Amino acid sequence: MTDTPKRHMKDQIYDIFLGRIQRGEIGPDVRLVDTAVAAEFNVSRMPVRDALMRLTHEGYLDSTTRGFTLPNLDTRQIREIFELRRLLEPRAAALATARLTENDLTRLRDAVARAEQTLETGEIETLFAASEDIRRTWIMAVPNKELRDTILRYMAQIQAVRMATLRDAEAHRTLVDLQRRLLQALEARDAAAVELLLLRYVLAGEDSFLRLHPPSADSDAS
Amino acid sequence: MTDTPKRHMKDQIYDIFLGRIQRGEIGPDVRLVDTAVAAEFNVSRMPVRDALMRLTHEGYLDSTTRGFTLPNLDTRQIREIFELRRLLEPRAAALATARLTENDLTRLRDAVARAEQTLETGEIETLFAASEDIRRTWIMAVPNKELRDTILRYMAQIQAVRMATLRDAEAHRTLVDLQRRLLQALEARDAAAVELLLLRYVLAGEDSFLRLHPPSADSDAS
DNA sequence: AATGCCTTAAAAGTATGCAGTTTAGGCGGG
DNA sequence: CCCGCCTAAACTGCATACTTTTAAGGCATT
Repeated sequence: MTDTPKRHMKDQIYDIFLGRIQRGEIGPDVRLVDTAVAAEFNVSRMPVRDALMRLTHEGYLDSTTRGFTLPNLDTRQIREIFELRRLLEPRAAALATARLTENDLTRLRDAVARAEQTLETGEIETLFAASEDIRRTWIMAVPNKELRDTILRYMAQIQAVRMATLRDAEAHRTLVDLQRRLLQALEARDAAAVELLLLRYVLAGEDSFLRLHPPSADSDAS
Repeated sequence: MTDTPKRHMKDQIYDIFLGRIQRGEIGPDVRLVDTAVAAEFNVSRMPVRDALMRLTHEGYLDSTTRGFTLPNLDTRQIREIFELRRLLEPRAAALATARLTENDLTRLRDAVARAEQTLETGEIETLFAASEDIRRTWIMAVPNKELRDTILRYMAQIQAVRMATLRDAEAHRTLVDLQRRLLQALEARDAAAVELLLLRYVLAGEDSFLRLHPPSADSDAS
């Protein structure tokens, strides 16, 4: 456990915690403290600090004076990020359409199947995982690295939105349906349809989020 | 000079160098070394390292084994960023249209006037400064903070593009013309026109860049 | 019993030193 | 004269120690 066989510790630690955050393994009330993490990895505070501060600057963590925690996204931020998603993701998915390997498609079929099953079982955790899987698969196929990185940057926000919306039965059905149709469009390599469906997907998420968190009156001030 | 009256040194140093970079004061062959910078500010290497590494992770600097330098953007990256700009900036400018203060408009009029004069004087430096001024003014008026920050993140890259394109006489004329029309649309608070003009502006920059740096054959591989 | 000050301890920021790594440039051999 | 090796310097990564900041809780005062 002490030695992961790669390059610099700070990068390893960065990767490890980025993964934990993106997989939702970090609990909203966990307080990451550099000394504690340093002990876990048998290194000094410095590489841990580097990693956690990097994650902080990238928006994955908040740096309080009492440790690092998940950022408490206020609804204003979440709504602003929806705007970004509307602008970027349809085009990104369209660009990815031609790049998906057969392997990717298999993974997508599997994930969509799992998502569909949750319509009956109601297992939200499984739905989370499947949605995450679908998302990661097409994003990783986006050929434009700058675009891909920009989208990945607000991955954490997506988690928060999922938490807030997927428990809603109606949203659940809508999103799974869109996932199925997205898969079909991707299989058909129909980039135009993919672009439209991604837009619908983002809009559906936004709608359902706004239904649950109606914008307060003052909230569109800068 | 030793004490700038704010909070943590690392943040001060970050701000200072971000400013220097964004104002183009860093020269492409300058090598920033933490020990040297630390000496300049009479602090230890650590806050300097924090600041420079942060700038590196944000894409403003490259961390070589021989100090930090400006990133050598390859044309692939620049072309990828044009895609982002096409997606984000038209909408962002449209959102900013309603938010511009009279003060902002005055600044824009002034900057556009300066840019127009360069058509006769040919002073490229002045054109750079004016373009930068125009750009910063509308971007700062974008109400969506997430969108604004995303755009600001590739500000450094814009510098590189300007360097590569604005010396071209034809691009020069085209862009100044678009700046003038953009100003008119902003004064008229015509968000739709602004959106379209921004798209044209980005496309014009992209065209002129691609004319000077034609994409190599293998270049759209991931 | 409520309120505000003060102490204290936790955690981040900073300093310094050492070790590992990469590169430039000299030096010797071809 | 050129090429490759080898060494010294330059620079970063990591460790340890010290300092500063601030949240939290106790204590005193009203």
